[in-house]
Amino acid sequence: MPQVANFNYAEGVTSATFPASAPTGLQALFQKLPVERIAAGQSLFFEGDAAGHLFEVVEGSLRIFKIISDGRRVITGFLHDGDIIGVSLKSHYLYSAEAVTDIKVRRISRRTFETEVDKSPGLRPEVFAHLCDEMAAAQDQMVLLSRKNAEERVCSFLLKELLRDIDRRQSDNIIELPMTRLDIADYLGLTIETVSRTMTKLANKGVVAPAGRHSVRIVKRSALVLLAGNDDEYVDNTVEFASYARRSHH
Amino acid sequence: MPQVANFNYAEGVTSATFPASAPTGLQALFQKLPVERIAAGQSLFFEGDAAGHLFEVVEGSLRIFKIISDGRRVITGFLHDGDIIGVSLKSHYLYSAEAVTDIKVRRISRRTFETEVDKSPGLRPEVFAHLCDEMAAAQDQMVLLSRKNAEERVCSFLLKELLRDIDRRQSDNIIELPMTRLDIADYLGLTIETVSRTMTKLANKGVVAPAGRHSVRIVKRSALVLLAGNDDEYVDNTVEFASYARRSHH
DNA sequence: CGTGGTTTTGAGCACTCTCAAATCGTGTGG
DNA sequence: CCACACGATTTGAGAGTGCTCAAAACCACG
Repeated sequence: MPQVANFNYAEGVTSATFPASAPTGLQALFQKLPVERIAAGQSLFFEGDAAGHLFEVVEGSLRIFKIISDGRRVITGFLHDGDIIGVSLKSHYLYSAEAVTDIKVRRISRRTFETEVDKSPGLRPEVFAHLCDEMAAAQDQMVLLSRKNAEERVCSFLLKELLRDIDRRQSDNIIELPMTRLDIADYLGLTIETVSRTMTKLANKGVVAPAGRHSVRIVKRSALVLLAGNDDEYVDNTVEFASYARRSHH
Repeated sequence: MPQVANFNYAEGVTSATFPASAPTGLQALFQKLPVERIAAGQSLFFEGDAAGHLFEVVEGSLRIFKIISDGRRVITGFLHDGDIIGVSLKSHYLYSAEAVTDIKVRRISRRTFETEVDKSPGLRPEVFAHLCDEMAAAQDQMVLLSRKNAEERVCSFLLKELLRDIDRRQSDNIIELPMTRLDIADYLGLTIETVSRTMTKLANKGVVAPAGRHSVRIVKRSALVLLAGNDDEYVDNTVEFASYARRSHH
């Protein structure tokens, strides 16, 4: 069944997955706005702040996260170029946002955004689709956090990044991971040590190959798919790639 | 489960029996539609099905969930009377839905829903707000699953149910938990044994008191709040309710 | 009262975490 | 250009929380 749910991925509007190729109508709203530069480590906004703006990531990556008692951090997502931040907000930001790398963003005020969307009814379905995709991504993440072991989490993560690159037609099987191990750990609900050990294990198995500190080469994509344990389908070893191809082509 | 079925409300007069907050404009869309009864354990729809309908829960509780490989189940939410299912869907259901108790629901077709929303622009902000609230809930759940220990998870869950009752002005400090331990476990990312042990521990601490198999009396709400470890703020024991009111506030 | 399902309790184990140290990389200054 | 220094990552050893497997207790139902 999830193969159907995953058509959403294919449609490419997951918060984490905007095809760079086809800017959406939403992105057009930002087109004329000035680009701002923000240095790695700097914050765009904090959880609980009045949600004044939406942002479009023009270049670079950033993380969105929440902090709970005694400083535990939960990264609820990474955003990359082409992504839009802040659609699913009402009055206040639900999370903080920080630049992972030096980034460039454009910002639009919430008010402007709303009036623009009201003006062009064609945008409304797009806003709606965006919200649904965010929701689908959140649900997938809940599944990951709730029931997957360390290996499945890491594989799911790598696979997600890989598919993102494929959507953007940059699939040389090398994925860039600009974030630190700590970021990945806080995203996957693990510790840095466990992430590290799991990566090592995957490398030993020949599933991936180290390619510098911030990138990884995917050697056996099919193994990655299996290990990600994504869904229910009885996946014959020889077919699971087809299953993924189907997703990303639709 | 029969505690709900036994109430025997006259058909069609139901709206009077559901207090709580004023019915939203969204709920008004369902007002004239017939009530359907569904027995405990029956499915409303399955993950991956074409998303033909939205549902309003008139009475009873249900669970929404996803299944992954080797049968692991993740319950992503419980829904109770007054709740609406299916707003955040595009073409296909993201999850399956099953009745926990005997339930009554009303259904509206996706198409009708969309045209109605288009007709009454006043509804649009409501749909948007609904989506944002769903998103906020999903994020909270990610935090729970990612970084909370068993005790914090169970306390968070109890607290959530309690606050729901308070919102509906039924706060006698006894919360109904119509779902099974297995449901709770699959919602909290734990096993039934761990849920059970944690409940026992909370009872031993005097935080809660057993009150039949499907309900619990909250004895020390303030302790529950502390143990839920929800956020960063240092919450004074006397203020925690205010803190929660603020948070669930739209 | 039995019967079947659910929940609780118990004992042992495994996966991941914690704490600690070694190694690697990257940027800096001499 | 090299050496150094600091942070990030990896590796190691041991501990702990929650899981698994098993059995007892509980409860609703006939």
